[in-house]
Amino acid sequence: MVFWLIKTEPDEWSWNQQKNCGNKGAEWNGVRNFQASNNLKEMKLGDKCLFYHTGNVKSIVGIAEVIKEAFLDKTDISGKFVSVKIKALYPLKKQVSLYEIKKNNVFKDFALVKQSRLSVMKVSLKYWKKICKMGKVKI
DNA sequence: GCCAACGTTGGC
DNA sequence: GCCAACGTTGGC
Repeated sequence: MVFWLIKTEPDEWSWNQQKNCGNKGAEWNGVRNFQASNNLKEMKLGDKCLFYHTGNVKSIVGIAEVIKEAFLDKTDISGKFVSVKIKALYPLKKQVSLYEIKKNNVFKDFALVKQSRLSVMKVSLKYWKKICKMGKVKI
């Protein structure tokens, strides 16, 4: 099992919208960056994702699960990029903000900090555990 | 194949 | 609203 972090602008697609889709989930489309798209291609059924809100929120708000592996993104006319399907599992009891992550030196090599423009990234087990602890949820 | 110019993202 | 960082495009 691999852990991921996926970013979204809450005005465009929010945790609440994702949650409202329930177990049937929703397509994670619109990624137009090769590195991010390659990460989508690596996702396997059952992989877990940290759900991160950019914009005014800038916090990890919930945990989601991959329910369909990569397929061509219908919204991409060039046919170069892929989507996956994600369902919301549960919210963090306590949201983990970018500020808190940056404040903690443990996260100095976290892609969220080092590569702020990357929208889909791998999360090491060490960082995953730490964030779950900060978010007061069980793994 | 290099690189300048330009566009986009996202944090501040 | 600004700008740094980075990705993409297109001319050569």
